[in-house]
Amino acid sequence: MVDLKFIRENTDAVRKVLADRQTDAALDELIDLDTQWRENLTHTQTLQAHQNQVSQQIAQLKKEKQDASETIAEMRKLSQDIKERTAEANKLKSDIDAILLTIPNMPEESTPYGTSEDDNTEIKTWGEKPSCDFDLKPHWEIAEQLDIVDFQRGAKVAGSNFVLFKGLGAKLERALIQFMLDLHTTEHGYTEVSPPFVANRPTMTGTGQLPKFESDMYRCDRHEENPDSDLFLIPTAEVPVTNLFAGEILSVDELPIYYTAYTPCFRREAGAYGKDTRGLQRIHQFDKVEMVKFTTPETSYAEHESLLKNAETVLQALGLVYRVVQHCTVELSFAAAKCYDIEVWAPARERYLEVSSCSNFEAFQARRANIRYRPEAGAKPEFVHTLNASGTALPRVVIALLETYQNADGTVRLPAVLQPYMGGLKQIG
RNA sequence: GGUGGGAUGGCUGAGUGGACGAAAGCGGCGGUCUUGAAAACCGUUGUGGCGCAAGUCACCGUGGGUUCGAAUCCUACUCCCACCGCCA
Repeated sequence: MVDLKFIRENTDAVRKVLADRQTDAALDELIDLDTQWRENLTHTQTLQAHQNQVSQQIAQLKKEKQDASETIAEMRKLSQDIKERTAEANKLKSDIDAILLTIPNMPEESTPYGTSEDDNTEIKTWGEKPSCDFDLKPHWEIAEQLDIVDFQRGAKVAGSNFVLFKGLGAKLERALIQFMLDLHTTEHGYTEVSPPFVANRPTMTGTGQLPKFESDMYRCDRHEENPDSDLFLIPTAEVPVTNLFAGEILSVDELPIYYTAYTPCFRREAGAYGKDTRGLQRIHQFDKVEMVKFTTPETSYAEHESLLKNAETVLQALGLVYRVVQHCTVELSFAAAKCYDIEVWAPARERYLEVSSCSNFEAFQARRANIRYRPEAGAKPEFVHTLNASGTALPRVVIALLETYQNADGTVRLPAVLQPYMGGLKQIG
């Protein structure tokens, strides 16, 4: 979340950000509540100071075996008054916090202004789009012909847009996961973690999925016998991994921390039906290898660049064509200050598909999850900066692989880096 | 699922109604000594809010409650540990 003090002192700037992001939050109400809260607080605390003083006097009187009943009777009324005012202050503060949680992050200054994805800035392209002397088939046809994905039966057991990987398709998923994790742990200095695939409400709030995007999440473990249970299937490993240090104060020499994790990701994709959903493009459960960094504020933007490179390396090793775009204001996700997308080229349908979102959240998530570090011994703790990037999401990489490396006879070549993970296999089919 | 024991500052751990934001030890930082280091000794060392400031308030797992006053008493919950049962 954004620092309340910052909002108080830069209200107009925040208002502009809300407009640029085409989002709404109860900013005026927030400012109003904040004023009320501070007035109430100051007054209440003056009363409390008095109460504390008199309590000392009562203790003194009792020690001297004197009668304090008169003073105590007076204090009874004050005590009640304080209780009511404190309750009011707490209510105001929790209303303030509720609004604060709905205010998106402030974009970093290089973020271009824009009103649609067309306003994203193309930063670079890599590789050459393949030319071909036969008609390219879309990935779902290739996959069904090779019998490596079963769309029908996936939908049968879980619903539409759930898929079944089968045979070499399932093995390809496993190979990609292994390849990506090995790359990040051995070449890029990440520590592999395997977190829970479900997360509780504070965890989901820490990274920014809640409270605004609850309808996009799968909720589990909630039924009549267990009404208070509050677990969600994770939409990305970012959620459990970033929250690993929630509430902790890290030492500066632990930073930066690099973690990588494979997890499945679960997304309702509410409202996305009918839009780019064919085949593997938008499915409710998909595999992803994620990278998460915890850094000092001074280094986070340099770390953001190297994080992007780490993700790019995956696609380069696989020989896939891609481009990098920087999100414009309206495309920037709720929690991000700056974000690059990596989009892989799917040649059959001639379009780019997002396979990685590479974001610097600055202190936005750290403030929500209370993740701090001590810049030096004895110094005050400060919020860390958190960053993450997919490294990468699998199904769309599979799309690109199938469409890029397809042969005229329907078989699909495997890039050299994957062959060891596929038992030496050079092609599928 | 059952029974019992816990949760206190960076860590260990004392504290069962007022002198406690909290003993002691470890660790950290500064110093004395030393060519330097270690040891020893001395000092220092939690977090957050409001306030221009002086200052003040809150925080001993979390939420309620009792009381003039709660780390301490009551209550509900969460998590951790141990043992039993069940189970991949």
